Amino acid sequence: MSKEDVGITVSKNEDFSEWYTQVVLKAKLADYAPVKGLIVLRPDGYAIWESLRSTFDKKFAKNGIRNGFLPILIPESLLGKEQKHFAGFNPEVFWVTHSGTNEIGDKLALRPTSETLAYTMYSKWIRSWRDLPLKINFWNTALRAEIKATKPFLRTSEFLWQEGHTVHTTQEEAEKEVMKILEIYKNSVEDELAIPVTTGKKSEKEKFVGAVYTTTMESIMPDGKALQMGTSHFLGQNFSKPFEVKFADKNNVEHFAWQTSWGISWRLIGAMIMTHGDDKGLVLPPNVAPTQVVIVPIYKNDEGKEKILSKVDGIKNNLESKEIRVHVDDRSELSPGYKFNDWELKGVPLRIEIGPKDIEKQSMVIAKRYNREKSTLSFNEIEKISIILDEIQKEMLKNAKEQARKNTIDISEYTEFKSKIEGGGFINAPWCGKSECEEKIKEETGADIRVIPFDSENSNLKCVYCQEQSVSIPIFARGY
RNA sequence: GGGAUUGUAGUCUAGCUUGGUAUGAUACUAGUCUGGGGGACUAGUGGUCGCAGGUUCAAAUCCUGCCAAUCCCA
Repeated sequence: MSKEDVGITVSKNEDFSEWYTQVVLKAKLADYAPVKGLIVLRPDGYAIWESLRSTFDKKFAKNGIRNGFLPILIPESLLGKEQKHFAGFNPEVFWVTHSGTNEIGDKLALRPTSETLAYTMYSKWIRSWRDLPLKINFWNTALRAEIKATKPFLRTSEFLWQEGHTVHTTQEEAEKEVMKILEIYKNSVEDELAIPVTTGKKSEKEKFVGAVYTTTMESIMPDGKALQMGTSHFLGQNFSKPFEVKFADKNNVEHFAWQTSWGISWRLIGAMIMTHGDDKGLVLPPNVAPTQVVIVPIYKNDEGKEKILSKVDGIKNNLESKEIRVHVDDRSELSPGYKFNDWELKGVPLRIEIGPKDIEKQSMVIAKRYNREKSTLSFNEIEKISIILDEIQKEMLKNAKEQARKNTIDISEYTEFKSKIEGGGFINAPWCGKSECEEKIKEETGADIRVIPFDSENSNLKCVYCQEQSVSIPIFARGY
């Protein structure tokens, strides 16, 4: 194996798909499991998920949402209670048909999503308006058999996610909750993962099966394809009726409740890899990086080593006292150059190099991962590290926004639409609101309506497909 | 859903056409020297050739089925 083969061997620009797979595997985020479509998360990958999870948990808690846990098996009779919902998921459900050697009469689904199970429970728990709102979030996995080619984090047959399920007394309150969650999602993804998102509604065709409407956040990836980053659904009474989620109001009149459900998954990790990674490997935003700062000590002999390591130890303790996640790479068998490349592959946001020259000058070399810039920082400026990490976080979002902006264009003419879609990206194009046009466009170009952004109503233009009066300007794109 | 390609040690790989018990590199272990961008030398360790059948005196190699992965197109 040559020197070049140790790291990422293809360029992000030239072979995006292969590049992505290599980054996931070589940065040791995940590996393939022995069953088609399943992956194993390794500690560096899981740590990112844990970081996201803790961010969301804090924000959910502030919004009065608590965590619960649901079982993985759902009887077919339950799953089938809401017909449209069932029809939408049935093709990709894994079924448990046996317990030991005995056949199970009412076969059991490995949950593709838990609305039916959660609401069966909710109907038992809710009696009065005093029981509402009921807001529970569940961190678990969902299973959906993927027939299409799978890709780590982006399309797998089992994925980590959270699904939140809330119940309200009024439509207004439920709809407000839908928006509140979407806002939490957007802020978290932008602040933590440094990925800009566009929020809005899904079209009728693309909405969650069983929902009244679906709100979504969408991002554009560097290869020009769109990725759905999270959804928040207004379920109306579509589930409360078949599942009899009812409450008695203050006048003791019984009503069906109003519900929402919402989720994000480890797809967000995939989005982060694609958005920020480069030809050297992964690039992690400081806020979610399991290791934010790696220190590489450099020394020539044992007595130099003692001196350097004691200095390094002091710096490490200093940074740790400021809640910075630091790792000292004291592996003696590897050269500094090897370590530099290794940590760049793993995406650690900031590297500190400390060697004899630095001790002499009372300073250290710091190298930023996202732009690979090196500079020096004197020992007495150590408190600046937190500021630098914050700046990196902000710069990464800024760069990602710029990248997204470059990948977005306005088009009103169909011929141009068809030619531009080949290059990928978000296309803002006026639309009449009819599903036929949406379907035709999908058929002819492969692009669908990713999101109808909030405030994109517009009746002054002509539908890009049928030339009738427009109702909005949705974002069209080919998606993952 | 359609097409193309692939599976040999942790990783990459030679061998397959023409069957005879697997090549090299890297990684790993030990030691010495080294150390500011993927170090050097020496000596070692590591293999159900993806899985299951079949053909054969003999299968990594030929045949059948299965499993898994990658890429491209819808």
